[in-house]
Amino acid sequence: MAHPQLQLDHQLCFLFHRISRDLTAAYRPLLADLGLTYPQYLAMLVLWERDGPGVGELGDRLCLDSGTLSPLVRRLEAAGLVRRQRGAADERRVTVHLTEAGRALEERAAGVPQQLAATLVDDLPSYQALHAELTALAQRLEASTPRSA
Amino acid sequence: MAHPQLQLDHQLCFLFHRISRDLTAAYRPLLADLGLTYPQYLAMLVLWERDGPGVGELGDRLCLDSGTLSPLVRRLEAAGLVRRQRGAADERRVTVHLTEAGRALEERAAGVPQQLAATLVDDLPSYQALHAELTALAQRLEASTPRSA
DNA sequence: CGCGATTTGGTTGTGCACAACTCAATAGTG
DNA sequence: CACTATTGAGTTGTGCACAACCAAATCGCG
Repeated sequence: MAHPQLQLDHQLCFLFHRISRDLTAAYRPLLADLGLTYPQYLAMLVLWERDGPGVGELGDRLCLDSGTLSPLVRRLEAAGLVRRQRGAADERRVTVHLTEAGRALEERAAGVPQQLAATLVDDLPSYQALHAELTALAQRLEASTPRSA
Repeated sequence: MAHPQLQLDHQLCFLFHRISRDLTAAYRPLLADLGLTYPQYLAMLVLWERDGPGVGELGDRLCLDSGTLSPLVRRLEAAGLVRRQRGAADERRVTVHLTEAGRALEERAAGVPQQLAATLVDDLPSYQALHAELTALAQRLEASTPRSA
């Protein structure tokens, strides 16, 4: 092996890439029942926390730029879960509001995290430890690769 | 909060999603110098380890199905890094071989992992611990969500 | 007030991921 | 040997991610 450091198995980054895809795949059947994709589910989580953010705030929360978010919100609107509203004072701003159907979906989504938790880790302490480790890593990454958006 | 378990900050999965994207973003400028995207880089890593696999073996290694891999390999071929070869014995099989340019690229890619390692973790032990943890998690996930491919 | 700079959301184009499907080649079975 | 099932790669369609760019609205300075 000319360059052992290039071995795929040793690449931490590939692990993240793969786990991220596996997790999305694990969510897929659960979210399909709700008519959502995984990124759409993340957006709904933000709205269930606090309704009516601007597209920009939503993007900050999800770390997504308008190029990704605009069509995603459009699809949520087409699904009847969300309503777009032009700002009155500042007409550049667009706020995103839950419809009744969007609000109602929260009840049906409530069980989703638990259904996945079992797959992830065996016990709560290791879950929390892994979570803390990843949060620290995400912050370090965030600092080194500033997201424009 | 009606359903505290739905809070975005508590979602381990969102962390993976985000870190995976941040990592890809961290690679992007380095790989742009080589004319590669991150998934293309992963494919090249496999080829540098062992040249001439079938499309299926490449997919097993990267956990990608033919729907993703076929166009990716086509782009690598268009970039002159790779050559496709129909199997002689079994004409269904297509093997992927490095060209001279593809082999030469390994030298230029040799420095990439180190350039990123500093961003990821501060010291080798924590790198290895995180790697072991993620490998275990990936295996648990792999077992629970069998990849068709 | 007038006008250039910034902000906000959107569009376009490229590439990845995946489901569903097609089609040819091969393997297996009666 | 004929015929069906399976395998292997590829195609199509949808959606996400991101870079580059755009237009309109607002801001701010002279």
